[in-house]
Order: sequence, then C-alpha cells, then structure tokens
Amino acid sequence: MTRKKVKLAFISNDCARKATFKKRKKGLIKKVSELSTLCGIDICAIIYSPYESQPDVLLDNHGVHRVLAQFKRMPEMERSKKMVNQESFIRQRISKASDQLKKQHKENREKEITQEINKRIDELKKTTAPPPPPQQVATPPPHVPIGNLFMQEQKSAVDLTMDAMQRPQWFTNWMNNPSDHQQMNSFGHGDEMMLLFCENNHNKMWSNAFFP
Amino acid sequence: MTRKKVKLAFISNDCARKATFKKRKKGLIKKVSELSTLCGIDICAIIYSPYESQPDVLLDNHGVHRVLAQFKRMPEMERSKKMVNQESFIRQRISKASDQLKKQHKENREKEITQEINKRIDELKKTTAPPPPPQQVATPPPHVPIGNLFMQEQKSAVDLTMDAMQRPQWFTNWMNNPSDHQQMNSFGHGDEMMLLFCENNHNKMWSNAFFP
DNA sequence: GGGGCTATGTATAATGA
DNA sequence: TTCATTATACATAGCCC
Repeated sequence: MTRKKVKLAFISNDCARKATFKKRKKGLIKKVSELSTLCGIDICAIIYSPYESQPDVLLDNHGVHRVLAQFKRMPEMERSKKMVNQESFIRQRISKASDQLKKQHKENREKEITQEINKRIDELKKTTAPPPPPQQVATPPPHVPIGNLFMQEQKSAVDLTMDAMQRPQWFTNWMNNPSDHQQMNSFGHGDEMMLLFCENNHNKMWSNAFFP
Repeated sequence: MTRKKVKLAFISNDCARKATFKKRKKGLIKKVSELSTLCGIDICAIIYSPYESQPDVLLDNHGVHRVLAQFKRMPEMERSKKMVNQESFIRQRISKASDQLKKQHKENREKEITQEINKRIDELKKTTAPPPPPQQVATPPPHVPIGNLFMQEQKSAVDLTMDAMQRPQWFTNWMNNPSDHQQMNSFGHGDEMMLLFCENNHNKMWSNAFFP
C-alpha cells in the first residue's frame, strides 16, 4: 500500500517500470479525456510505447472523425490525393510549374526553330556568294533555365507548404532557441519519445518530422 | 473547498473553464514529466491552447535537444536544408526530375529542329517542283509529356516521403478504420484539438497534417 | 485575471491472489 | 503475468484575496 512518496527517478526494475508505465499511461489518458470534456477541447491523442505493439489512440467524434469519415467516402484515388494536406499543395505547385514549363518550352522551341531555319535559308540562298561574316544574333530568344524553374521561387515547395499550413511563429522561435524552453528539464533516459501536441482546429493542424 | 465529485461535463462558465484548463494542464505536464522520469522515456510535448498565445513545450535534453543543437551549429543554408526531413527529400526529387526534364528537353529540341530544318530545306529545294505529298514523319522524336514528368512515379513525392519516414502500419490501419478505435469516446466539444503522440526514437519520429 | 489555501476526490505504489 | 485491494500521496474545485 502506497508507502513511498514516489521517488522521482528511473525505475530500474523492468517489471515494476512496465507496471508503472501502464498504470500511469491509463491515468494520463483519463486526465486528457477529462480535460477534453470539461474544457470543450477536441482531442486527438496517440501514445506509442515500447510495451505495446499497437499505440493507444484517442480521438473525438467531431473534427477528426468527421474528416476521416469524409475521406473514407471518397473514391480511392481522390482520397489519396486529399489525404495529406502537403500532398495536394505540392501537387498544385508541380502542376502549375509544369504548365509554365510546357508553355515556355513551346515558345522557346518555336523561336529557335524560326531562327535556325532563317539562318539556314540564308546560307542556302548565298551558297555561291562568299560566306557571311559570323553573325551575332541580335535578340536571342528568351531563355528559361529549365533546370532552375523550381528554384526561381524564393521559397521552396516545402517552405510554402509550411507557410500554407500557417506554421506558427512560436515554432520558429522554438527551433531557433531550444535553450529558452522553460519546461526543459533533464527527465528522460534516452529510450523513448513522446509528443503531446495540442492545437485549436481553426488553425491547420500542424506537425512535422524533426529528424534527418 | 473541493465539494463536487467533478461533474464530468463541459464547464459552461468561461472563467471557471479557463481556470480548470490551466490547473489541469499543469497537472498533465507534471504527469507526463513524471512518466518520463520514472519509465526512462525521452519526451517531447507541445500543448497549444486557446488560452495562451505561446504553447507549452517540453523536451528532454537527450534526443531532440541534441539534434537541435547540431542544427544550430550548422551554417544557415545547410540547416535550412536539413531542418525538415521532408524538405530535403522533396528537394532531391525536384532536382532529379528537373535534370531529367532538362536532358529530355534538349534531346527533343535537337531532334525536332533537325527534322524541321530538313523538311524546310527539302521544300526550298523543290520550290519549282510540284509540292511533295503530305509527309508523315516516320519516327517522330521520342516525346516526354512534360506536364506528366512528376506523375510518372507510381507514388507521389509525399507518398515516398511518408515511406521514407517509415510510416508505421498502425497508422494506415488507424486511418482506414477509425471506428475500430477502442479509446474513441465522444468527449470534446468542437473547439479545440489536442494531439498526444508518443514514439520510441529509434524509429523516425513521425507525424503529419490531417486536414485539407 | 492570477496566486494561495484546504478539504476532498483521485491516482497509484505496494502487496497479495 | 495480470487483476484486485487499499493505504497513502497527489491533484484540484471552490474560495478568498
């Protein structure tokens, strides 16, 4: 019966540690659920642990579930297009860039062909005449460096994706100033990682991968 | 002094709800921190709430912090390339595709120009002769539909990004079968969203945007 | 609004089945 | 190993300032 005052340290006994993890995880889920109910918060929680192959997943019936249900009603292809915010965004950018590229390509080819043809025709007409002096083309056709089409944007596709997802200012601050984190304590022992993420849903839900 | 047995329902009083949220959020953070310490779990937690402009951020000094510190030591450009897993991946794909496009474009143009020129030369040479019958080009130059270059991959860039990040099987299952979620209760009232995410860090940390 | 207080409800460590 | 029990530590609702 609860004797110790909870020595706040790593539990070295594997069995005891696992037991504690399961109990406390259960308590955590309950707490999170209560917070959701009491404060009117739509919630989505995923808890992945080394002790269970499947993670615990919580989500409410309002936002996420409704969206997921919509996705399920979609034809497979449409769904896969819409599934991920970033995907549709990048698709749009690629499509747009490809259209521009196609158009520019066509223009370039037409102008260059016209030039080449005129030049050859001139040469053919002057076959018996002395060869003309080396001729510098007065106005070379506008040229788009194809390989750099995507680089012309000051921002990369992913930058723009992040923008579109309204990556909040705090994230930038946080990435740049990890030492400023008030909550940063040296708990943790290098085995597992947990992310607790809470965001209001009139903003886009945001998250990303941190690791190379 | 704590009378009620906590009526598990939405707190209609704005002020009381906010107070409860702050108290319980604090408790939740403590619980999560304790779980981290006791069970040796590296932790990263972000709590974004409607009541605070800045989210609470917890992270341990081992995994995430070390990685962030490495990033900070990098030159700015390198860092921006490495910062986001997906970004570097997509950069690679765009660069590769652009190179292919450039090469193909060059080939196409050369072949088509040669054809056009030969055709016009033939026409010029036969100016006084009856016009040749309409001529079908025997072997049209290999043509790559430029607008579809990115679509040639069976998988989209984001699909591949997801693959590269080792999107776990459970996520697919979860996306496809939201009704199976054991933990799904109808808490939540449609205002906010919280994500609690826990993953061991020998896998890639994973997460993504769910909303269009 | 925020911080402190305290009675009370809740979570859970230790134990035993 | 997991489940149930129970004493105790902990979290927090309601108040006050």
